[in-house]
Amino acid sequence: MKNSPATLRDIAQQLGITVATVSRALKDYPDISPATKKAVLEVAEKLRYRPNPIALHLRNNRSRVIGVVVPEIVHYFFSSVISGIIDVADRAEYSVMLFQTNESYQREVRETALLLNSRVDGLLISLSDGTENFDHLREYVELNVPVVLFDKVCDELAVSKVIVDDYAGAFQAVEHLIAQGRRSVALLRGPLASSTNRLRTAAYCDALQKHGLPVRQEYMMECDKGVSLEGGNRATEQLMRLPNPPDAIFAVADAAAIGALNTVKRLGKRVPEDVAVVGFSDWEMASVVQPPMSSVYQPGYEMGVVSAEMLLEQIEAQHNNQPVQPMTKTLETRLIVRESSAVKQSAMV
Amino acid sequence: MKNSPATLRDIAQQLGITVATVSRALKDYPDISPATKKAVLEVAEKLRYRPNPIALHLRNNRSRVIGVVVPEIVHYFFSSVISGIIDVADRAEYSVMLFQTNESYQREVRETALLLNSRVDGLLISLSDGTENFDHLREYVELNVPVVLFDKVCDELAVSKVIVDDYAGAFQAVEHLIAQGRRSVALLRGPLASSTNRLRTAAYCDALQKHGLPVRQEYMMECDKGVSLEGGNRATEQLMRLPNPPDAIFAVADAAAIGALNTVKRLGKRVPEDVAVVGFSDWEMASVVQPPMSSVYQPGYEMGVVSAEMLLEQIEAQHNNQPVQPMTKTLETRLIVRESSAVKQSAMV
DNA sequence: TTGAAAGCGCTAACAA
DNA sequence: TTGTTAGCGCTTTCAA
Repeated sequence: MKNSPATLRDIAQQLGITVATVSRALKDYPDISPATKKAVLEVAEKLRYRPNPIALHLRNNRSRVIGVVVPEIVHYFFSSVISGIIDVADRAEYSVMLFQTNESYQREVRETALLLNSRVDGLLISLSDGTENFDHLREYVELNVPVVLFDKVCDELAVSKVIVDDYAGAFQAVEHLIAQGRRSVALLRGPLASSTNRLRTAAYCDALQKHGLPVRQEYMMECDKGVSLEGGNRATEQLMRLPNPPDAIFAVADAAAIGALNTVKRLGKRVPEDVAVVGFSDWEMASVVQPPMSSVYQPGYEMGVVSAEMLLEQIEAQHNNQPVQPMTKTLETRLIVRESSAVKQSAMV
Repeated sequence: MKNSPATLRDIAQQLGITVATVSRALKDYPDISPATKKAVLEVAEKLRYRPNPIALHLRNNRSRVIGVVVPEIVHYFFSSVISGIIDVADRAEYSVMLFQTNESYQREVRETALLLNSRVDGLLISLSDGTENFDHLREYVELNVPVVLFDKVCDELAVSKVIVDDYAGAFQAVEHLIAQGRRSVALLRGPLASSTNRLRTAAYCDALQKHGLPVRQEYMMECDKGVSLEGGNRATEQLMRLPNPPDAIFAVADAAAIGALNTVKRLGKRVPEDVAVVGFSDWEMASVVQPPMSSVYQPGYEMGVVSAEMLLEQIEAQHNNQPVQPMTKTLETRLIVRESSAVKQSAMV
């Protein structure tokens, strides 16, 4: 009654030969007699032999595993990214080890350390909103373990990065609102420690200024509970209580945008006649939200694919002792306008 | 210029002692002089020593990694489950290796094999819709690697299972529609190879019969492109073209339900006055869909937590040579009614 | 064509 | 209190 998987030795013993011979037979070495080879293959089959990758890793000093760390999985954008990563890894016979930080810097540190301990061949990470110290990633750099930052990145680290064009996307979104005739556009954003929030906020300000509109502090809201449905609700409630409530809201994330939309309606205003809402989103379901919500499309799956491909290349280079130089790739965003013609006309007035 | 992580030997050499001593010093063994212990700790710190888990795994014959296989990640339900799994694993210092099958039996077989090869300590899997042969999972059973099936399960395997109460949930949903006065309720489902689809379909039929309503084949649609937005759209279009179109639709998944809802509206009918729609969903955004869509709530995160806890227990038991007996846990569903009072009244007439 | 032996990094039984 | 040794499963050099 054997309960552990068969090893080379099991095969060797059955045939009265050495493990070395078995190993060679299994790997199609030239100097091996057809007879023993056949015998080995048969016994291997019978015993359901499978090479123990752990032993292999110990020898080869690589695990064929990549680590992935995201703020949260239950999020259309990140789950799309993960999906892309897994598809690429799968094709290249890599496995993916996944962690979520829940936007906690503590967990981020702990998990990157765990992954490093696990000897992953590379790391794909999107930083948590609160992360301002990067020593946990510097350890990777020092040990020459390739790292690719995606979406939420930082300038302090000389590693590869994949981002979407946050600035251009946000700029477009705000200009779109202004073109509709909106004059007081509010902003719903997250912590400015996050690169995406910084860029989108900057674009918001620049777009307003370009069109001669004032940048008003009371219109720039940091959502307290994260840029979530609830965060959007609360921030919007505050906005609407202002003496001069805005006539448009730009949210850096879809959930907050939907919250804004619901709250505006709940407070008895018409959307989008009284208040228009635009959000960042790669969420196919955005088309389902009523009234139709325009959004800046972020290609999540594509980001996963691009990031993973970049990482695997670097791992390969690294393994061949070729130098790896960090590079940054920026994916394009696209403004998706989903407003009924009636809406547009009323806005054009 | 060292680029590989420090090993026990590196420390031992620096101090002119043996690796065994170093190992013991690092593990707080009783019989070790405070002096050497201190010295070892210092050098370890200086060299940034980290135990190589691969070597540990090789010795201990366990990897502290669990494998997770889901049909798809970009899906509110499954990403919630994964999130729960990861939180539990994290607390118990386990890592999660994640694969998605994209509902392909081929990929499921390949990935479970990969995971088995990787010597995961246990497997959590939700079967793909097309899976009808279970030999790939029998291999786990034969090797005594604990397996927990969740959501999409099968009867053929004597392993633990975690499911939601599909039957009760579906029954409630259909009864809810009937109580509203609906007399011709259609069904949108996926392939019957999947356990969830079978149970929900059975409940649909039983609920109709209980209330003396006919079970009509032309109302039972199998969505072609999966139970997706598009699948729901198409199936609903066919339904609405029937000589006697239904006055209600029950969909086994949220995406299909939303598709149904959109298509009904596109065809010029009122929702829910002319056609009511109810779907299975654990999707918080369901509240956002207009007109409000009632749904059967499926606790995804909870399912992840429960499944992972069950698996970790079995791994522990297994490791202590205690017998593990398969068990099944059923999580409750809950009907969430999100219909305006106006709607209810019109339905009550 | 095959065997013997060393080594990847670590732990544990046994000796000293 | 510390060293010696063997072994986890596998590959590979050297020898036969």
